[in-house]
Amino acid sequence: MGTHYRGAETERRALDGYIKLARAAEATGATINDHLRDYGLTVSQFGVIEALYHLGPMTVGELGEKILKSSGNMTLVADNLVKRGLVTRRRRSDDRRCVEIRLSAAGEALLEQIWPHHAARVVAAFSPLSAEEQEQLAALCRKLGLAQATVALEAADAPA
Amino acid sequence: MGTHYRGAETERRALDGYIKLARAAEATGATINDHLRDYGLTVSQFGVIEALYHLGPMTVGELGEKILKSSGNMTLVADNLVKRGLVTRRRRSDDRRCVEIRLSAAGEALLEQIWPHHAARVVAAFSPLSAEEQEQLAALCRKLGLAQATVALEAADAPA
DNA sequence: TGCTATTATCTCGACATCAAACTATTTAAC
DNA sequence: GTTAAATAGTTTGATGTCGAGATAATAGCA
Repeated sequence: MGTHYRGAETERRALDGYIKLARAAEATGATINDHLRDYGLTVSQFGVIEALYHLGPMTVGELGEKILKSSGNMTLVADNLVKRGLVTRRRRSDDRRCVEIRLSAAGEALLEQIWPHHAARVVAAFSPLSAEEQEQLAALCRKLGLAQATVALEAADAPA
Repeated sequence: MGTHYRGAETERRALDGYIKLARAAEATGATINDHLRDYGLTVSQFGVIEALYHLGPMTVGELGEKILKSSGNMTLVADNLVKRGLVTRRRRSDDRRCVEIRLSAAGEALLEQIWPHHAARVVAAFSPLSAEEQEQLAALCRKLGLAQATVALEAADAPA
């Protein structure tokens, strides 16, 4: 077996892993998030109120990191949640650059209404895998996800 | 161990699997697709020309299934690729409802230019996992992704 | 044949998203 | 202490995306 074939095999394996990963994430996301429309929430909006509920008040920037969205976008997501009265904005007194987002009573009530259904959907979406397989998948994804920060891309860059 | 605890454990496992899966997909996608900007392509546009290159001409609907986008959106993606001369549109003579999208010579040349870098990025993104781990991940994702079509959600639906 | 349902695509309006420019505030350097 | 650099958010403009409705073509059936 020559190096050419080995390279092709390496490539096939990574490409196959990537497409399967992307599709699994897409498909499970569709299964899980489909019902949010019934509550008039976007996936981002839900992500925000869920993060606030489980982790407590956060600044706009921290929320952006949690749900992987740009700060500009976070401003709009927060705007829309404030309009619906689900969260409140308050500028921090100790650092007046920061704006703290906090779940309102209405937001808390809404999340408590949605959460059981949401969790049930996640469980249903993952039910095709055994408990052990779910653990394996999580471990592999964790390893892969965390490592992206340190992946070396020099060889993959287009020529300047 | 009571059923309540078992239920909580089941839920924790699924929720953890889901967040890890979503983050791994997001993070690898960022690593891999980052360079498309250099070519003035969106992820969807790249998905289209890659599908056309590797699988041959397709209708708008088929492309939408491949890259998981709505038909309305596919029309715009195709529009923009046509504008750049990377693909051509042609109505099928045997079924005049269908529009066939075909890669132009320029589109083919562009994909051939990008592809090696793209593949190298996928390989780099997956390099934190061993060959065996990559195969495991792909198998688990495949099983999970394919099963979504038949997941039962009755128990998870909100009350009407 | 003609009527109806289905299918494939496009159009349109609403909205999410990003990147870049901008403002306000805080921190660091000198 | 005053000025420069860094940081947090917001604003703006362009674009991608979806969903619902419109249009056109086909298929099924009486």
